[in-house]
Amino acid sequence: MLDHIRENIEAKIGQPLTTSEFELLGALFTSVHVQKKAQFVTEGSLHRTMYFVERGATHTYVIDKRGERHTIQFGFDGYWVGDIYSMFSGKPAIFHIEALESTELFAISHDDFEHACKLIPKYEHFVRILFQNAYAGSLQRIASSFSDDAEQRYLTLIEKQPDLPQRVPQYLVASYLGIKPQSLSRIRKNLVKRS
Amino acid sequence: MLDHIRENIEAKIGQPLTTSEFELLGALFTSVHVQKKAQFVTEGSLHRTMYFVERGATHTYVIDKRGERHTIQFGFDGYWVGDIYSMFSGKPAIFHIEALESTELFAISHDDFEHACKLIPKYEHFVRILFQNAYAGSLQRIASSFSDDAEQRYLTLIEKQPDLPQRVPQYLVASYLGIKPQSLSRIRKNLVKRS
DNA sequence: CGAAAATTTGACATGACTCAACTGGAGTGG
DNA sequence: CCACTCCAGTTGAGTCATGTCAAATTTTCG
Repeated sequence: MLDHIRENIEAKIGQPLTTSEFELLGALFTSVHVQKKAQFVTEGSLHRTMYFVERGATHTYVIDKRGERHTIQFGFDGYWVGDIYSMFSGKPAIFHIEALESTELFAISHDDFEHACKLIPKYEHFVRILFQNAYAGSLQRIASSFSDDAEQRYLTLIEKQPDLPQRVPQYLVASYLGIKPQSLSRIRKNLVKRS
Repeated sequence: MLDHIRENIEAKIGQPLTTSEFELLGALFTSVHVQKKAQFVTEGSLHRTMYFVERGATHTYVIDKRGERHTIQFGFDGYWVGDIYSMFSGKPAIFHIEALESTELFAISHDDFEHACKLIPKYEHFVRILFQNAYAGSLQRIASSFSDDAEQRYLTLIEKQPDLPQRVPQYLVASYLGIKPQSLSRIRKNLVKRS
């Protein structure tokens, strides 16, 4: 069951884990099943856990003072998700995370995570690359929110993740783009008209 | 001269570097002086270097198709800056970086950086924490751009970094907030009027 | 001091939002 | 297997936050 995690790590670090490394690591993960629409991380409560998405889809979001949800990120098969702020600061979570479908996760606690980083240099190396890539990606998202209008951001998004519209409802795509569902609907209408 | 880097690393990992670790590491950095307004990273050209800001201020930005600049981040004393996309992907840089003041940097090349990560576990650990924090911060910035209007983002910014207005011109603060200088001027006028 | 740059202000434009109504498909139960 | 309901998506009309253009004013600095 943990094969995907192993592949995920080995692919990122470009070298295999030894059997003993993998066994040590594997023992730190626990399997978690989350039903569709169930929330497994809640803003405001401590949540020092990271998750590997084995199968399914997750939705990390904030709720603003008017009660609107805004998508921070999606998580699909092979993604790592969690409230990394709470995870590493030990303060309350700043995001909500819920399953968009019935989802299988592997969870690792903060302490086990740090333990693994200490004991298995390849794991810390992997985590470094993970965060490095995630950071680079989020900077690009910030850059695009500055430079591009909503239509362009939508086009860029479906170019990078063509399957996204099939996996999540349109109002969540809108929320990820930082616009309202009505606006995305109009943008799409316009694109069709002009094509 | 490298004392600040040492302190910076030791503070993040919560333990001292040994003399030999520090000497090994120190040999990989070269000192770079950049004049005010000089650009030392340019979008479109390969730039596989990371910098530690010893003294001064830097400005990482993108230029959109209309020629407008948008601030991705500032770098002050003790910050690490660079085009991490180019650094780690080996592709052309996506950002411009220039000095806002006369600035002293310490530079480390990509190869030396990876070399240091391999040889000095504490260094990889440090880098992991660096990116982990940077990533968490950028997610919060994305969240705030969704949830808050420009006035609220400005208030949050000056609360978190009260010295920012003293160190950078207002039009750059506006650009960091994702608005025009005129809009920030009006926001400030409004705040004064209401206080 | 004087030129250039930054900031402010005014009048107007616009992209995205709001509110509200309508459409259509998916599921549910009689 | 039809009627009902629910919810995502679409559409229309009016509003609002921020942008645009342009000019005036203040600050910076050689």
